[in-house]
Amino acid sequence: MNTKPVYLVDDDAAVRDSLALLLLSHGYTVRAFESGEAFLAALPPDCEGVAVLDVRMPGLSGLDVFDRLRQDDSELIVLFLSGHGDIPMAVQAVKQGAFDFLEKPCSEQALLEKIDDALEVVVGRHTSRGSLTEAGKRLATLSPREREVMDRVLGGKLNKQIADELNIAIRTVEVHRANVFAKMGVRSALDLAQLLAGR
Amino acid sequence: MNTKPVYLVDDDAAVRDSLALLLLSHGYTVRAFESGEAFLAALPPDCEGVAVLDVRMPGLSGLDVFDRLRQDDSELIVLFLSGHGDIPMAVQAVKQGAFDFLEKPCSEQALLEKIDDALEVVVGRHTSRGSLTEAGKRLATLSPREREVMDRVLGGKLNKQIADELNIAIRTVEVHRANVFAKMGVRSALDLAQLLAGR
DNA sequence: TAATGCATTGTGGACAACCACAGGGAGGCT
DNA sequence: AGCCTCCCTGTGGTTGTCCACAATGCATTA
Repeated sequence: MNTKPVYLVDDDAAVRDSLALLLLSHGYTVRAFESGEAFLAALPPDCEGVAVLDVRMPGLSGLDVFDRLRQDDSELIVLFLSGHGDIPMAVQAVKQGAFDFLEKPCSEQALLEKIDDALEVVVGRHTSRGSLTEAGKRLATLSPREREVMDRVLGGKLNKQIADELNIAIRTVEVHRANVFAKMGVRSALDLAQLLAGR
Repeated sequence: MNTKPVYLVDDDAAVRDSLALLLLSHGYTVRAFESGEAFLAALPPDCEGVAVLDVRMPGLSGLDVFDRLRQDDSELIVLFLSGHGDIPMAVQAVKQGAFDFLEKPCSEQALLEKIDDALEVVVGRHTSRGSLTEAGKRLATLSPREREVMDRVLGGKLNKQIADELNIAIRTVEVHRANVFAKMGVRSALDLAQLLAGR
């Protein structure tokens, strides 16, 4: 079940090690980093999981790391851990989408609970997205050209207009269009729009 | 501009009066209450505005009041003001949708800014909803028959199929369809679907 | 009663979409 | 070289959509 990793980012080796040990001993997959830079550099682009970020670190702070993740539209759930946090900081982090903001020191119990909650969100997001990721997968099977055509179809453009824009024959547009519909499992542009609208 | 009221809820008359004075002197519409109960009782059902809630009060706490408001799907923006708040409390409040969580004492400057931000959200929500209610209004101008046809058009049905279902001529369907598009201000079924999808 | 709005239907033509069949060129993989 | 995928193009015919012009029956309202 808990295949999703927990990313631990803290400059203090003692904290890192003890948390890693705690989490490993409870069956979590853990990856630890000693700086925000190292974490961001090592991060696969579309990974999912929970990031536990220390706020105060040399170089990038936990909040900075969070900003980067948000800029990249990361799917990670972010949980802050701070020894020097204050209410405005916590409020801002949560308003920007952080999952929680814990104070150090915190009980192992509390931390594990929060991480469990966070992981549930990750998997929950997945299951509830079943049909959506399905659409996403199908989107991925489209060739570049098909994507270009589909975008314009969704824009309400006529085949003729698309043909002009892309400098290809109308017939070719028709073919791409038909391929898109077939791959996406829809019958019309209308269906396609509604499929992608519930995104 | 600032037609939306600010609801002030604090058991401490001194705090209430000074905040009310501050806000009134800056042109806000203010209504003050000495308890959560009084506030909830006096509240019109679908009112909009900003509620500034003290957390620690006899009877219902600010958090309790917030819960009630959420249960009633209130449109109010809630801003907490607390002298004894801690991070977990603030985090929870924000995660549940509170607009902000300020510590007492706080500078007049800071409070005014937050209230301004909150009021902007209120009006912003309104304006951004303009086009939506706009679509709603237009929907209301459709004749019953036009509605029936539109529903089927959105279902991806062909005019011929719609004609069969409704036992009318294709031509009639075409007319209704054209009327729907004209009234809704769209050019195609695709536009219509996207207009209603953002509902 | 006259006016208005709604639903209905028809003709005919221009334009667009859909489909089956058919084929060529470029680039990658085995 | 053989195979595959992607991209490109064409013919011809059916079906669907859009539009202008034209008209009738019915119900509500002024």
